[in-house]
Amino acid sequence: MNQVVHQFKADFFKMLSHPARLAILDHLRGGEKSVNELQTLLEADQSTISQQLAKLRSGNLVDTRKEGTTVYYSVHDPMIFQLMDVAKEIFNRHLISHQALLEQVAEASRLSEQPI
Amino acid sequence: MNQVVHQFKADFFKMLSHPARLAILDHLRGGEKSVNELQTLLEADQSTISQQLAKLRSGNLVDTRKEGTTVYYSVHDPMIFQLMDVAKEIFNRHLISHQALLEQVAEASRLSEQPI
DNA sequence: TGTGAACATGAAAACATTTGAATATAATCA
DNA sequence: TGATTATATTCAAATGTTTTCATGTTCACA
Repeated sequence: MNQVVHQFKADFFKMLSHPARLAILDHLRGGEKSVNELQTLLEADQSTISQQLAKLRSGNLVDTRKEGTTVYYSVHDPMIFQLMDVAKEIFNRHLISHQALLEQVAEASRLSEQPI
Repeated sequence: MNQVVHQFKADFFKMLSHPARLAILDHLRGGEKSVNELQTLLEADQSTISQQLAKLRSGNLVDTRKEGTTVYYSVHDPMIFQLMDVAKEIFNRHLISHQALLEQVAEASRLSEQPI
């Protein structure tokens, strides 16, 4: 396994190493979605989504279909979901301390509930 | 699937998004290896390997065992190999243009053959 | 043709990761 | 104890990524 191949693989995993990109892929499990729908689902602004989509495109993880002014995104290879599921499985088993995750989730909801 | 969970997952994939770390994990398929062995196998310098190992440790991807002054590393959960294999499969199918990969491999070997 | 809607791109600032050199620690052994 | 081997940590420079804001492009339709 040479260096160049490992670099390619690393780049592939890098595609999956951003929460917004993972969220997008998760939303595409149910089939294609427009940029607009993704924006709404992710509660992020247009430019941010569009740039993350550009990365997914450049990595060939997604396909696009244009209909009028609307662009629909879908995953190129559904096997990506299998990958995400294996990751989830590893994850659920023990990689992160569940404790740590639960604390962060709790922390996050505490923050979002707090008045300014 | 909330934001915090996606962040955790992204961090997990980030662990795999570096060629040296992938190479290390690949070498651990055959069982534990000492830092020294990994250094030799990867042809990288001590500090670099040690730092990448530190990352893998911090992500709980590897376990360590100390024997005298030697530290042996092994994967914490062999399911990580399953993940890497699924990635390889996706990879082999079509994600990157094989053409592009072949060209880079050719390029790399051309460079390394060239006299200075 | 002009306007608005949907999406993409560019550039700069903010932030994170990687690398390499130097230094630190820990165990062994003469 | 002092020297040596094996590994880890620290720090700063270089490099890469993300975010934000402004601007571009394309299409549809009045």
